[in-house]
Amino acid sequence: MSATADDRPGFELPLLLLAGFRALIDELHAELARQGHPHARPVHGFAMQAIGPGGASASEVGRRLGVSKQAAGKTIDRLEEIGYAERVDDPADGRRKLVRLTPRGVDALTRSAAIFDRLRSHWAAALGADRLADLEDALRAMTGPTGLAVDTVSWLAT
Amino acid sequence: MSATADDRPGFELPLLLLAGFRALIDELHAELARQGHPHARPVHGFAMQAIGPGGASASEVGRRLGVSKQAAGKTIDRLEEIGYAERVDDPADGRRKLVRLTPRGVDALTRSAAIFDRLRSHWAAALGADRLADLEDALRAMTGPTGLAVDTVSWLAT
DNA sequence: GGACATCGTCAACCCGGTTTACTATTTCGA
DNA sequence: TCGAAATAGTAAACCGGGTTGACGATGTCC
Repeated sequence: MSATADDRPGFELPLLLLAGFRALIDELHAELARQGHPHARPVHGFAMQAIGPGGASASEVGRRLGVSKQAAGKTIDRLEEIGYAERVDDPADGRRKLVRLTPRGVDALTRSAAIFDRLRSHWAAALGADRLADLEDALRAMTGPTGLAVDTVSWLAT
Repeated sequence: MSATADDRPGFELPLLLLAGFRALIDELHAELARQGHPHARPVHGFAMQAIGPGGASASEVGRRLGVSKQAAGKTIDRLEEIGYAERVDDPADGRRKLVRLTPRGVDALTRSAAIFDRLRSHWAAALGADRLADLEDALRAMTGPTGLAVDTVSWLAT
């Protein structure tokens, strides 16, 4: 009964985690498209989360996402194009431009939250609420407090 | 006791799944770098898996990864540069070039498998073997047979 | 007032993906 | 048998998101 003695190959675990993530994100965006947000992309959701309800500067967004301010600026450009964010001059600091979510951006975010809640309830119905809660607890235990960080998106590309 | 009544917000689940995936992949590549493979990247591992021990054509690799043959060709270029794969003319078909893993590529792959096994055993030690097995079973149930597919890598970029 | 830090932006580049287009080769059927 | 159709590989142009380096404009602090 060595700790490594297990009939399951280790390479499946990451694939299953990724597949679970992908399944949820795919369903989110399919439903988001149905609800009038066909242009939303995963990276946009993370960026809007980083902007937050109170707005933020491009540099702050970059820091929160763990990318350069230039990269954040490009993503914000994109968000502006599809109408989810806007830039306004910061009256208190001539260097800063405050990035704010538009009502449409807020709508996408609140819909996303509702859809995620519904998807989780589907999982709870299929697996059992306690089993799903235990799955989350286990992942939280293995990933630590960084498990809920938002700066994990861009990392795959590296 | 409605199915949607749960105190946990749904948005945490995908973040935890992604964080778990990222944690495993990060540890894999840190260990791989320590073992003499500092240039390996996640996408390369998936591509080498798609090439397989027997080799494959670029088009086959593309189909297995769910990307265009051109994209597969670029990734194979990269694998060739870092010495993990090579192209040889297929004597039986003048159009095809067989992509084969080099010994170094095979070494990276076998080391990866061993590292993944070890990482899984760490998880099993921390969580309990039965709890980890149940986590995998749950994910398998929610993702279906596609849960172990390799074609999930490039999708985030979209 | 001047040195230094920060903000936003531009430019050039990398990487991995796409589509379109093309040649070379093989396969298959009339 | 021979010509049409399918397939393999490659190139070119583009996109999106990432990087670094540089820059002017503005704030901050001594």
